Parts: sequence; structure tokens; C-alpha cells
Amino acid sequence: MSARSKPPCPTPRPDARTERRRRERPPLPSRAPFPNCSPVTSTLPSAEPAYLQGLNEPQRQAVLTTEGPVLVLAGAGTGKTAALTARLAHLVATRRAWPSEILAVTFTNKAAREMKERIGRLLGDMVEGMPWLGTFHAIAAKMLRRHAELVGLESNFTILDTDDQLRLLKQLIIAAGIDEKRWTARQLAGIIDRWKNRGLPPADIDAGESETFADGRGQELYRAYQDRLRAVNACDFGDLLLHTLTILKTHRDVLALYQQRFKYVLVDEYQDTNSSQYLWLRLIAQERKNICCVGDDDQSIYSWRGAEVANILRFEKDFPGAAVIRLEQNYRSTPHILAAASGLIANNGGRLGKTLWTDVAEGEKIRIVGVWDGPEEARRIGDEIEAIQRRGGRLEDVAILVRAQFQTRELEDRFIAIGLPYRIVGGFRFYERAEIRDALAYLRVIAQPADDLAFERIVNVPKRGLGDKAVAKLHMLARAQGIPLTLAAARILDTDELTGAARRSLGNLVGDIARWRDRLSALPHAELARQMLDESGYTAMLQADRSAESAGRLENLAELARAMEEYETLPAFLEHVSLVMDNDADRESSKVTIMTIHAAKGLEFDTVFLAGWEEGVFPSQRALDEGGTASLEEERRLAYVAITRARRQCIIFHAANRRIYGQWTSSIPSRFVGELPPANIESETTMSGGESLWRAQWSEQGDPFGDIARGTGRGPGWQRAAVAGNMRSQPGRVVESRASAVSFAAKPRSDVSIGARVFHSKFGYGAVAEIDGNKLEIDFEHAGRKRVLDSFVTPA
DNA sequence: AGTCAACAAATTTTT
DNA sequence: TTTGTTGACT
Repeated sequence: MSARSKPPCPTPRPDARTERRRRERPPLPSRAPFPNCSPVTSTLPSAEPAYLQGLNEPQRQAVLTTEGPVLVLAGAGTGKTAALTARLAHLVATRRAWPSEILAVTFTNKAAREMKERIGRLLGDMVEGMPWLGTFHAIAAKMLRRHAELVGLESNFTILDTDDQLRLLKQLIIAAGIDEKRWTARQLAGIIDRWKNRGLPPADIDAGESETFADGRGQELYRAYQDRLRAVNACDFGDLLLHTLTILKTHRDVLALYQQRFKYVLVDEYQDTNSSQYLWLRLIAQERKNICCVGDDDQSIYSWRGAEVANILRFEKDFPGAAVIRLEQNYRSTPHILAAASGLIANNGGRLGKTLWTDVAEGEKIRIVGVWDGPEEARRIGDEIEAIQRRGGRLEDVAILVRAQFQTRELEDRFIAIGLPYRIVGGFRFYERAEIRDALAYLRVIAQPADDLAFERIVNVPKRGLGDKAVAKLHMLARAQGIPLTLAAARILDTDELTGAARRSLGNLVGDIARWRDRLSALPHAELARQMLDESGYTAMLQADRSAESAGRLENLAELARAMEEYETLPAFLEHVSLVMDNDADRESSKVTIMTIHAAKGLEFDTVFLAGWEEGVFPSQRALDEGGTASLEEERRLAYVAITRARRQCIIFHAANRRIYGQWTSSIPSRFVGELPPANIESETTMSGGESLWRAQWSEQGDPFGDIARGTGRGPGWQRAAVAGNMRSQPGRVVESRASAVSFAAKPRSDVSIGARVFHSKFGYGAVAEIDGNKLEIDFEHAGRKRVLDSFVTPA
């Protein structure tokens, strides 16, 4: 618990948690009696149950208002999770429901895990008996496995990820004779996903909707896709919800079953629910109406993923008589930070409205720093962080938040150069890496005979000389006989379709698969996985690969096998992988965190740097060009989320020039900067000459880069933004910068050349692969290829 | 069948 | 700028 916050700090410090995530354990056959906390209405009336201690009044209401619909509007940092957990504990402790009679849904595994941990602390081992606490998808999958046959699936269906999904869609597009460059699989995936988010099965797609893809063939392809999924006994993420919804709608008995079972329903992050989740919840809750939704309309940042803010806005209409409880006391940030965030978000319309307050001491104003260009921004942030370190601050309490991933590169370059430990959150997850997905495909092939997609993935990995031609033949046979590819592979060997090398290696593969399937029952599956990787030649393939990454890949595979050991069965492991994929990023060592604002939701840091607050970057160009007010407001909510991550200090940067996709572009400060209340901010600029000159940079005449930026293929949006730029305020006080900031190109040094062996204090020894001015590309013996500044290496 | 060069595209991404 | 994908070539 943070020592800084006022007494009851209900929000944990996620970044401080270093304990390793608990793996799932086999459920305890615990017939343990009731928890070790006393019910509210106990024989000792004065003894307040532990779970209520330290909660403020509205939080208590959120816990104690158990009957009927409840909407809890929980602003950023107001102790939402504490209240939610206490509510669960209360329901159980007062015997209103058994743990198994409560449905509690979250969006992320992280949230689910956190809730499990916290409730475990309150209730002891009873959590093992909370089978229905989980993400929407995990719970839907669980229900679906019980009733799979009602939608034409078997209960051991595979859950496809985006990769498989795209490959399948691409096949279908080509099969339909559609130009797959004009109409890409990615687009179609997006459209289908949106339909599924809205709860629409193929039959419900009307002509207008269908029009969105390939001149009206959207519906046809959607249907073909669903048929194909069913044929390979698979689901995508959207299906988990959509199928469950279909079952609940068409089978009254099943619906009644769940309506009976779930005496209480609890929903976290309600502002992020999409229509199909909403319909699903409404069906289940409509009988007893004991539904409690917790959310914050100001933190709705996933509408592009189908989330409907409208769901939270109309809660009171859907559930008449709903109690609305506002959590407004903030335990996280200083008044300046809160006021700035509130002032900003006030520019949005259609809000439910909240007034966050805090009783912590004043603190510092938000600083707005204007710099010349991206590299200078990175340099300044690096300097500031080093200053924090010198003051005794800890790196894990610092985060740099960006709008988009591409902004991380400059920061990374700089941090490497000055040797500042950092960690980038997001990007590739463990289970999305190619080698892991390959290994999983091998496992799927043996565990799920109908999984054609897995077979296709591994049939020629490692290279076996089984190319498109051979696979096409397999497909033909499989389609003709209506059998899975693995079976078709076995049968085709009885024919003369394949000859020579192809025939031989397919024969080997078929033999291997049969052998592996046999061993499945005899061997621990982790051991089997290791054998498969060896015998298939996959390990050998990586060993032969001398690129910088291959060693890491082999390690990843070893880690995968190790992870498997923690699961009872192979299917259990595969389920975990598809639904609970998360990366155990190393939180151990002290590092600053670089991540997108989206990824930062729900986290908090002492000091937060917000980089790239420029029109076109944040708000993003896309949001400006399309989507109108709605998407601009979403960007603003994003800005709100960003600011409210900060506990003590928030520093916002904007640069006058930035290189985007290799093009230098001049930019003006984000409109969001101008929307911050002047009283809560302090502006400074590193441009010599002060604000007037700074402002001159925004106009085309004064912009030395103007001619470069002009007509370089940036969309009209850039010019529009430049004209419409409404830096409407004279922000607070202007502090002249002491250091001149304009960057001059450093002279490249002459004592290193390509091929030279050099030493870097962080990455060790390596060979220079490329020289770009004063930047070097170096193949390090252990760290792989990195870009570093030449001044940080010494000839070895 | 596999490799290399030319070419386009390029937010955010809880599951 | 980088990344991934495609199409021609060996």
C-alpha cells in the first residue's frame, strides 16, 4: 500500500507487485466451511467485518446495496477494485450466495487474477470455489463447452487466434474469386468481428451491412467462414460470446439454468462492454435483476474494439430503479493532476459526470514542455528521469506513456544510449511469437484431429519440401471426402498423387504424428512436446539458424515446455494459452516503463511522462480524419486516462518537428494541451527566444522545415490540422529554458568501421554491421542487433 | 521450392 | 523509418 495516500488506499500498486503469478492449481476438494470473516449481522453487532474496514461511505454503499440493479460510477483511482472485492466477500460472508452462485466478469486476465488474489485474502481458500469469476471470454468458453453441440460444435473445440483467423479468411476470399488485394482478409476479419461484437450471426446481416465488403458479398463470406469454423471444430474470440448468446436465446432451458444459478452478477469495466456482452448479461440478469455494473464512462477507450459507451449511459433505463453510486474520492493523485484531468474531460459532451476530489496535499502543477523535435523530447525525458534517480526516486515508479507504438523507438534509442534500464510493455506477447505458435500448432495437431489450420501451419515447418502444390492436393482430397487434413495426408499416401521427395517426407510426417498421438497417453505432455520439437526437426532448424534471435527462440520453447508442466492435461493447457495468454514481463528489476496509454489503463505511477502531445499524433491523425466528434472525444478520454495515471507528477511533452515514417513533419501542440486549465499547469519551452519564436514555428513561413513538410504525401489532414490548430490559451507561466535544445548532427567518428569489433557497456561485445552517421548498427554476441550511438562503444 | 529484391503500407489491441 | 508481402528469378 502506498504510504503517501491517505489511510485506506484501496488501489494496489500493480507495478510494485513482484511475486510471480500463481499458476492454476487443481481445485481443492475443499469442503471448507464458511470463511473466516464474520457476517455483518453477526451476534457481535459492533464487530465490523474485515472487508468493510477502511472503506469510505460510497464504497460501503456499493458493497451493501446487494439487491436489485446497481451502477457504480467509479472515477480513476477511487478504489473500485477494493469495493468490488468487498462486495463479493460480503455476498458470501452473509450467505446471500455461495461462491459458485456469483457471476463476476472482468475484461482482462489481469483484472480477474487481481480480484481472485484479493478475494482470496478476504475469504481464504474459498476462491477456489468461485468458478465463475473470470473474463467474459473465459466464462463464455466454459459455458460453451458444456453446450457446444447446440451450435454444432464439439466440446473440445479449438479457440483460434487472429493469425489462424486471417489465414482462413484469406483462403475463403481467394476461393470466392475475390481480389484479395483489393479486399483483404484483415478488413474482412474486422467487419466480421464488428458483426460478432454486435451479436449478429450471418443470417442477421442485411444487404446494406453486407455491402461493406466486396460489393455485397460480406454476408456470404461470413457464412462461409462460420461453416468452415464449424467444420474444423473451432471458434474465434467473437464466437465464444456469440455462440453462447445464441444458445441462451434459443434454448430457454439453458437460459433458465443460468438465471437460476447466478443469484448475483457483477461486471467490471462496464463501459467497455460491447453489444453482445451486454445482451448476454441482460439475458442472464433479467430474472433476478441483481446486477452490479462498475465502470467509468470517462475511461471508455475501446470503442474501436466494439465497446459501446452507450451501455453504461443507458443502464438506468435498462434496469429501472437502479441505484447509482458514485465513487469520487480519489486516493491516487494530487489536486493539480485531478483538476487538470477534470478540466480536460469537461470538454466532452454526454457524460454521466463525476467530480473527483482528494484530500491529499497540493503537489506540483502539471508541466508542459515544448521541444524542437522527437530526439530532443527523448533526451529531455531521459534527463528528467536521471534527475529523479539522483533524488532517490525509483525507476519502477516512472512511466512514459505514448499514443502509438512507433513513438517508443526514439525513447528506446535514447535510453539505450544513456544506459537507462527500461521495459516496453505491449508489442509481442509470449504466445504470439512465431516459434511458440508453431510449437502450439504441433500440439494442436495431435490433440485435435480436426484442426486443419494447425496442420497447415506446421506441414512445411521446418521445410520438408511440402509446398503449396502438395498442400493443394491434400485440400482437394480432404474436401472431396469431407475429412480433416491429417487424415487426408494419410490416405493420399495410398495413391500416386505425390511422388518422390514430397511423398517420402509426407510419409514421415504422417508417421510422426501417429507416433506422437500414441505417446500422448503414455508421456507427460511437456515431455512429449520436447520430443516432438526434436523429432520434427524444429529444434534443429533453429539451431542451424545463426541469426541473433534464434537462441532466444530456443529458450522460449524451453520455457513453453516448462509452462506446460503446470497443467494437468494438454487440452487444459491449450485452453489456457488461447484465453489467458499473458506475458510475464520481468517486473523484478528496476526499470522505467514505456507503454501506450491503452496499455496503462488501470495502472498508476508516481511520475508519468506523456510524450508526443501534438495534433496528428495525439489526437491521432486517423481520429482527426475519420470518426468526427465521437473519435475525438475518445482521444480526449484517452488523454484523461493518461493524466490520471500519475500519482504525484505529470509532465507533458510536445515537439515542433517529428519524423513520422521517415518524413520530417512540423507539428503544432495538441489541442488537449490548450484544454488544460491554466491554473494547474506550468509551461516551458526549450526554444531559445521564448514563446513568440516558438509560436512562429507553427506558421509555415517561420518553419525551416516547412518546405520539407509540404507536399510530402502526408494526407490533407496535416494541413488541416495546422490551420485549425487552436492553441487557445496562453498557458500559465512560461519558463525560459536554460539549455539550448536544437540538435546538431554529431560528427561520426572515424575509429570504427563496418566489421569492427566493439564493446558496449550494456550489450557487451559485437561487430559493427552498419554505420549511419553517428549511429551504429551492431550485432552483439548476446544482445542481438541493436542501434547505438557511436560514442557509447569502444573499439575492442 | 526457395531466395532475393522491389514495393506498399503504416493507431490504439483487455480476449 | 521499418515492416511485411509479393513476384520474379535460380
